[in-house]
Amino acid sequence: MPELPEVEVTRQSFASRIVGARVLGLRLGKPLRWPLGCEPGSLVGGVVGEVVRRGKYLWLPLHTAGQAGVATGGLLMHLGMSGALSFGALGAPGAHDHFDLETSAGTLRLKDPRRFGAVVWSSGLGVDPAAKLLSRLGLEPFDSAFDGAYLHQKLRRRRQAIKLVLLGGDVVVGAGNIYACEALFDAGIDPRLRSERISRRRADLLSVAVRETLARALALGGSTLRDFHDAHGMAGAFQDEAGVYGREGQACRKCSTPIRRIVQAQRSSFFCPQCQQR
DNA sequence: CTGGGCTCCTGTCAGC
DNA sequence: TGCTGACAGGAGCCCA
Repeated sequence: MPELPEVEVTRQSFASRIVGARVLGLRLGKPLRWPLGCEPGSLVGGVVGEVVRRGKYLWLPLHTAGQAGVATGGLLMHLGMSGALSFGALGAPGAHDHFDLETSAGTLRLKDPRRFGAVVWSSGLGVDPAAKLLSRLGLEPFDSAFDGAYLHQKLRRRRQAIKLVLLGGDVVVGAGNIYACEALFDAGIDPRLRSERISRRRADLLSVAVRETLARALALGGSTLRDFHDAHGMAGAFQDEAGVYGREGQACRKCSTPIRRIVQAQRSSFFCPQCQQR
């Protein structure tokens, strides 16, 4: 489900309601991708800070008062392929609810049927497994440093197909399978094009397309393909105006050529063979 | 360092 | 109706 727009929409739907809440308890279901990395009981009494997003991760700071003053750490959360968060006065957990953070303002619950998602404790000191996950991430697409010059520079020494570099997240974060396909469509670039062959001019177009695709999806509340919703339970609407994603065989909205589907790194890529050139 | 392939897990849907 | 295979919004890890 969750690419940058869905994660950001999720964050915005509960961040202001949970900030300042006190942790009352944790409930763990089946194992997620990685172990929590701390004693669940050690988080009780912590106060939730401002939730921030980095790439497709959410960082939930927890301030715990101890003998040595206020210690700051937090939980790094990732929704994986099928995760969704809910927040509020929630009922009994269902079969796929694998993490509950019970707070004085309500319960933050991760539902994740496939369990590719994760919740990992981090001391926030930059030396633990959670910090390592963040350290490999590329620029945020809305960072002013993410422009055509930066992108061109990064792509110059990459032989990999451009679609795979976008998915990799080490150049720019946030675009997953849907938005990587859509951004390449908007920029008129074939997803199979070797990154090193992208001109400066096309890098300009692509950097703009990535940013604008994600911004438009964000404004529409993300994409709901089967069951994505934010922490209020609201669905997204971007899927209704996708140019290529999920449209194999249908007419291109620009030129009417049938949209093609190919497989790259075991994942579907959708593109218009007419509008998107190598 | 780069790139390719595999892997984790469960649910849904198309086709026979 | 039931079985089987393909496919699904991610991304770390291992190996060449």
